[in-house]
Amino acid sequence: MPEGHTVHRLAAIHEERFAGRPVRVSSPQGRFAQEARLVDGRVLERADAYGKHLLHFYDVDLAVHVHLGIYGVFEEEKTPMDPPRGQVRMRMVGAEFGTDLRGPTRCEVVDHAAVDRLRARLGPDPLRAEADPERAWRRIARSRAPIGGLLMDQSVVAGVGNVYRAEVLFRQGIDPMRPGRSLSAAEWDALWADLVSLMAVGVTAGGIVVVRDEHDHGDPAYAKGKPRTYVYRRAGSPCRVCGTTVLRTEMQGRNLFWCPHCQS
DNA sequence: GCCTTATGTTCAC
DNA sequence: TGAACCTAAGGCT
Repeated sequence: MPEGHTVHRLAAIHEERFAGRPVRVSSPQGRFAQEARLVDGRVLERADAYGKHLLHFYDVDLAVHVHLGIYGVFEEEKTPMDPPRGQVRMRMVGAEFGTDLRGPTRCEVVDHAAVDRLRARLGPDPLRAEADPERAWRRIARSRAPIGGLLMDQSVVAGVGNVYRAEVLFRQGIDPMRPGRSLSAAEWDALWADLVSLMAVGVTAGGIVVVRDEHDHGDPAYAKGKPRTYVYRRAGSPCRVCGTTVLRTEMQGRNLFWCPHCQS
């Protein structure tokens, strides 16, 4: 379930469980075996996340860079760990905990210069304290591209994926097709502030939760507190706020969901 | 069991 | 624009 919140959550867990002590790093599957040797047995100094990119910094000029892509998943486990099941790209084992990485789009050892280059091509990340939303606004304010596409562009905003894209635009009542430059500064400020709070909830909750209480219309399923969305993957169903049928289209190869009444 | 889908990115054409 | 990557879950039979 990898949007930015997932990766930031992982970084926090890995930092807490592994930082400050040596870890064993291996590749049961083999595809990461050569690179794993470069950091195996070294001290993991810290773990951090930039957008959807996870970094494990070691006590040398090296870091493990992981991008989960659409399938990737970490499985956290107490030691002693069970034998690897299936295709485990990277196994990292510390004193009390270990973790298995499966199906990432990227898992590589890089130096700090490469980390700097990575950061340089990412827009502000709503989950990072030092993020500067003005940097994203400068891109958006002069772009003819639809805001629905701009939000998914990691060089504009880092960490937003298909769910947060759809949900934040719904919550802000913004038509995904509107050109970036048609947004007002006030609309952008509100959108950014909403991303910051929504994604922070995602990190603590361990999942995407965006439905606001004032839109609870007494649906028992909602009362149970199940994680749910307003429009994502709800095409053909009535909008939770106005009842209009939620629509779906494709934008840049990804499914886009929106309510034509609330977002016009 | 088989088929579809997926919260993502990169590369080839 | 489309394929490839590569894994898991859910719906269907």
